[in-house]
Amino acid sequence: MTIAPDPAVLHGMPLFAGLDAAALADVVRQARTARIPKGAQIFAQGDEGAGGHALIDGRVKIVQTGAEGQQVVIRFIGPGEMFGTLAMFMGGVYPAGAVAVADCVEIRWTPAAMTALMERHPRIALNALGIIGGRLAEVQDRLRELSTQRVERRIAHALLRLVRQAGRRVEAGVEIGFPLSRQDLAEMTGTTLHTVSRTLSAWEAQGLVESGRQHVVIRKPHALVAIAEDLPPASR
Amino acid sequence: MTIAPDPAVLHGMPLFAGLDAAALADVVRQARTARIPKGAQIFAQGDEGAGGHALIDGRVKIVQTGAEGQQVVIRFIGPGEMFGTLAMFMGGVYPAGAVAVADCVEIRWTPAAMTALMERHPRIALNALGIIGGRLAEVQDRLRELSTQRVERRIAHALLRLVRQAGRRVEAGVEIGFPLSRQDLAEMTGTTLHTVSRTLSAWEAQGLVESGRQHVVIRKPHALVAIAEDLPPASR
DNA sequence: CGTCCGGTTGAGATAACTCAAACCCAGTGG
DNA sequence: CCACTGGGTTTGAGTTATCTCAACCGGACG
Repeated sequence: MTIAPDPAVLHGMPLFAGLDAAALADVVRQARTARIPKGAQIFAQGDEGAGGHALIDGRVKIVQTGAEGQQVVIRFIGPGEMFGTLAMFMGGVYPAGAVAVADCVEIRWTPAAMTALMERHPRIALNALGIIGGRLAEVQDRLRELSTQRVERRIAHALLRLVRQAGRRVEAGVEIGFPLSRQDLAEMTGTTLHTVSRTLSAWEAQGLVESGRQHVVIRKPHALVAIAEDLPPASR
Repeated sequence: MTIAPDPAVLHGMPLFAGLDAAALADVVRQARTARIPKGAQIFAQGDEGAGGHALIDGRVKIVQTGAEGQQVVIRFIGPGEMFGTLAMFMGGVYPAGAVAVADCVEIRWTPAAMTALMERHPRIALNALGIIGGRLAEVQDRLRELSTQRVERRIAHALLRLVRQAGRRVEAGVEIGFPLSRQDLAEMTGTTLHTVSRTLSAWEAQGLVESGRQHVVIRKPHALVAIAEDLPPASR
């Protein structure tokens, strides 16, 4: 399903930062928006003809799948973020898949339109460079975590990253603002859902978090930071 | 030590692909080349004022260091490859350090010069986007390997990657063309030098590789592929 | 009301780590 | 020229964090 986009939605998108009104109008003219129901796949790993995507509303999970079916969650995308853009520079083939974990509204461009836009407005290419660079830096950090830290710390880091990205204040603390399963957390941290479950249970017993079915609330963020930084329990 | 660069060196560099002679001359005019002795650090993680770098000759190791001193090897850079460029889009701070693992000749640009070049020749920015995108895809692959595969497979993958990047035919098989310690291999695969040593010893006993002090020769690349792909021993 | 998906928890297995000791070779300096 | 030194490597023994296998639970949803 495709509808005409509203120019206002581009506001605050890092990808289009610094563009003047005329350029933004040009960008919008090439775009189409679409609604994606929760659970639907937006594109699959290996799909060809990759264009540009940006999320207006909802939440998208980017997943890489290996030859034997093992999955890892590369990242979650929130409103205002671009996604799938990497593929345009990788021969038009998506190196990972995208699934809506909540009802979504996305705005998309065909590969030709996106390329033309970048040529007409180099600022977009520069912005994309900055965004992709930031993601590369982030993935490199995770690579180090995964290589050198134990599971508990990695889970703590993953949760803190999610809080930064999609944290919502609630009475009990800070809540992750979208459905998140143990399996998801396991695939983000390179462990199994069993270990994640045990870890969250232990934290719950300490009053550190509150969690249920696809739902996590952090009650003591500072204590989670202490675990992530591997500070002695005394200071927790 | 800084000397005037020779325009010919830019030939075949992906970063400057598709530029005409005038543009290449412009690029060269802004550049300075430098010799770096083996073992010297080119820049440290956290250094400010990041510019652009490209390697003419030698080999550079990119290393990330965590808060507690744990190191991981992000990648090795060979002749013709750019490096350190990511930092320009990350607030000018290098997110990782670079060390010469062999005597090197590099060509470098100041941040101001590099930015100006990208503005005058958008093609450079597009090329950089492609290169950084490729590296992001590669790091994401390693993230999946690290999450889901056992060390033996990861070491096999790492060696195969190095062969592709710096393999040299020799009588006994294919040799990694630069000094590579067990520690390096461990930091590339998220394990310890002990485990790497044991693994290589086992492979050596099977006639699969030949290795010594900072030196590895793969005698049966196909067998290494079989390990990397986790094929049954029967087919090795 | 039944089914199924996501979660919890226990018990046992094991890959890989840690700790420890010794070795080998390449330079280096006397 | 040779002894010495130190970095890189090897190998053993014991420990353990985490995985695997397995059974069970409870709420959500049709």
